[in-house]
Amino acid sequence: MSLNDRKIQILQAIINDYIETAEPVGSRTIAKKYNLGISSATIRNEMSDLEEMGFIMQPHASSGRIPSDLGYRLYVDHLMKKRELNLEEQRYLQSLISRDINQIDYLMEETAKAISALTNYTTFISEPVGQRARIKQIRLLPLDTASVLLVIVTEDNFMKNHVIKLSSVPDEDKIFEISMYLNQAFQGCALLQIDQTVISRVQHELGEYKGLLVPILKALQATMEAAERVQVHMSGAKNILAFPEFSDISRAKSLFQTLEEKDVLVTLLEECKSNDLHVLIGSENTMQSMKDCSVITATYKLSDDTRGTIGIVGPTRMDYSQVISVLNGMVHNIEKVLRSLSDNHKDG
Amino acid sequence: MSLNDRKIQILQAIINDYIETAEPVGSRTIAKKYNLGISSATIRNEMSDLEEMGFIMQPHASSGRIPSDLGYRLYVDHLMKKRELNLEEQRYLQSLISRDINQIDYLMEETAKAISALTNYTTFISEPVGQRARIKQIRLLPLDTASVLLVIVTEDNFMKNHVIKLSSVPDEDKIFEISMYLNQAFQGCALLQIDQTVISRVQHELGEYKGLLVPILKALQATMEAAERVQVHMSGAKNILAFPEFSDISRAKSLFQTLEEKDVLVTLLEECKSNDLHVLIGSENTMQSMKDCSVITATYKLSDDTRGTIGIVGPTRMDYSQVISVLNGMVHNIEKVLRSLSDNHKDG
DNA sequence: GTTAGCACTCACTTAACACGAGTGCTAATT
DNA sequence: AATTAGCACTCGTGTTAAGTGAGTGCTAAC
Repeated sequence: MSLNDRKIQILQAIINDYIETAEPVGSRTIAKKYNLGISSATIRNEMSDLEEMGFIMQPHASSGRIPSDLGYRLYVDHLMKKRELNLEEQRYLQSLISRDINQIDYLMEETAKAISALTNYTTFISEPVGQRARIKQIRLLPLDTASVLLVIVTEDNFMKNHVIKLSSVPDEDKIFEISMYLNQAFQGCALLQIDQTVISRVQHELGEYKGLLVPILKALQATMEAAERVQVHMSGAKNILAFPEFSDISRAKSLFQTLEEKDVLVTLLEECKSNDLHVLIGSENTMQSMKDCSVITATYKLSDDTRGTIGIVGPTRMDYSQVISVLNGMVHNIEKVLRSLSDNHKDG
Repeated sequence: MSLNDRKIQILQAIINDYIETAEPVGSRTIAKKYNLGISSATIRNEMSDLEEMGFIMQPHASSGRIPSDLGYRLYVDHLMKKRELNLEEQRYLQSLISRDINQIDYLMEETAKAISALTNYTTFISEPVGQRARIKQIRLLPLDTASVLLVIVTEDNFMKNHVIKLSSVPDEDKIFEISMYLNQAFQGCALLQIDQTVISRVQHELGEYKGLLVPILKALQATMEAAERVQVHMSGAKNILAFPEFSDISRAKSLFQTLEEKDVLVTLLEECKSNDLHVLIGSENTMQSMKDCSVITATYKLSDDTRGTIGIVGPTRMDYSQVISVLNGMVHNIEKVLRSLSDNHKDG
């Protein structure tokens, strides 16, 4: 029994129909709707074979067939036609580029919104982060009579400010001097590298202003942690409720629960970060509550090192073709916006 | 027909029972469960009166009664006992304080999470923002050979960094000079005040480095906008699905839709900002999709001017008493954490 | 190898019916 | 005059039974 051309045509018909209608597909439907030039009885025989091979299944005896995860996998890997974006979709993407978005979190929000609006699936997206958070510059500025401003810039241009309150603020020259010293001491350091040796050296050199050291180290730590903490934005969670496969509230609820936990999303996105495009179908998901969902992720790159991921979650009966084309378009898009952003100014 | 003591007792019983069970409450239930010393028949008579007065209603003839919005209003304003936090709740709040949270957005996330976990309602919270975004300080720092760093601090200590790329970077002294000049020119300005007069003056004075001016103005604008854009965090949306009043998927969906739009939430929270505590019951909500929800908001203050709001959404059959006590506790809590945060350092 | 025909399965719908919680009214009781 | 017991009535809910239809698998004919 081999997966001949006709079987593939039938499988394709089943998948297309099921993606569209969410109803099990019967042999007669295929015979009528898709002109394969064979009768429903023949189709029935082929379907029986396809079931035996594991590509389709029956939700219950005497019902039509639905694709199995394996069926979808075959579809995604070999059968699916790559779709081009249609006009409306292109317009949508365009409108996002042309708008003057100058903050990363805002860009992320809007991107997620656009994708979920376009696909009707739930979308999440992680902000671009670099792998190594190293300190590029440290600056100390006098702010007012009781506080100085500490500015930390990491190598991937992630920035952070901290106001440090002091009982007495040194004069400007002195601050400049300390600033220079700090810069030299910490430049190129990753957080892990700031060990006791460095600290005690700084402690010694900065003995005169040791009131400064504690808040500075604290600020440094907070900055490095923040630089490494991945921000995730989600949009279109409501779409889940529109799919008949989640008309069972308890299912919908458990999926929601999972999607609401940022850690889970971060882990999921991080795992897929190495691939440009990643499709996880149904049981391929490790998360229990996502066993009947599919997840498609695409990674965008700002540089080799700095990247983020967009993910889409929907029922396994998902319009893979559309989603992938939208994701590809959006990755292109977001890379463009981010590049223009980082040319002008970069925000922490 | 007056709202005598007995009627109030009965109303209270109905509300308590309905909050707990979500089932219409009948006269026999009250007679059995609450020892009011009167028979079910008497209760029936009183209930008939209460219905005429508009405090309760029947979902359909020959069913028990449920509280009307008016009934809840009376309950919230006059009948409800202020509850104290129980041990578990106090422990929860404590654990939040004691952890070392040093970033506002993280604090917000965690706060929202804690409240939704504690109450089982959907929670959202807006970050603290000052009313007036005025510029306190502007600084320009040399960053590397092709870029300078612009630091803007607003009066409520909101900060923003911007990298400005230049074809040629002036020497340090010159940058310092420009920095000082900018500081003087823009200090105390609100965005609206930066009109053509100021710009042309700066344009004139900075003629030599006019390549700087455009990005600076752009950065200024972005900063002021960001300072005024309110960030909202939400948690526990999944809880909505647990309430029988939203077992109708389409209802749940339309509520989700509303809650997902940050603008709506921001508007809602902003409207309640002047009150310490605000309760909107059912039809008192302007938003159509929230007509059978109640919203309770509490405002926390960092200073007179800088405040944010926590909001809880649930069915009108909400445990008002619990929610209000949790909110009060949390406001206290968050104010404490924020104050300690702003003493050490403040993040944009 | 393909197809027509047919018996069979099974989810889904509808109607009928009984059940029970709850009400409103009336008459008896306190 | 207020309260309560009693009773008829309403109406949502749950159950059962029958009917419907989409779909299958098998067999025999083409």
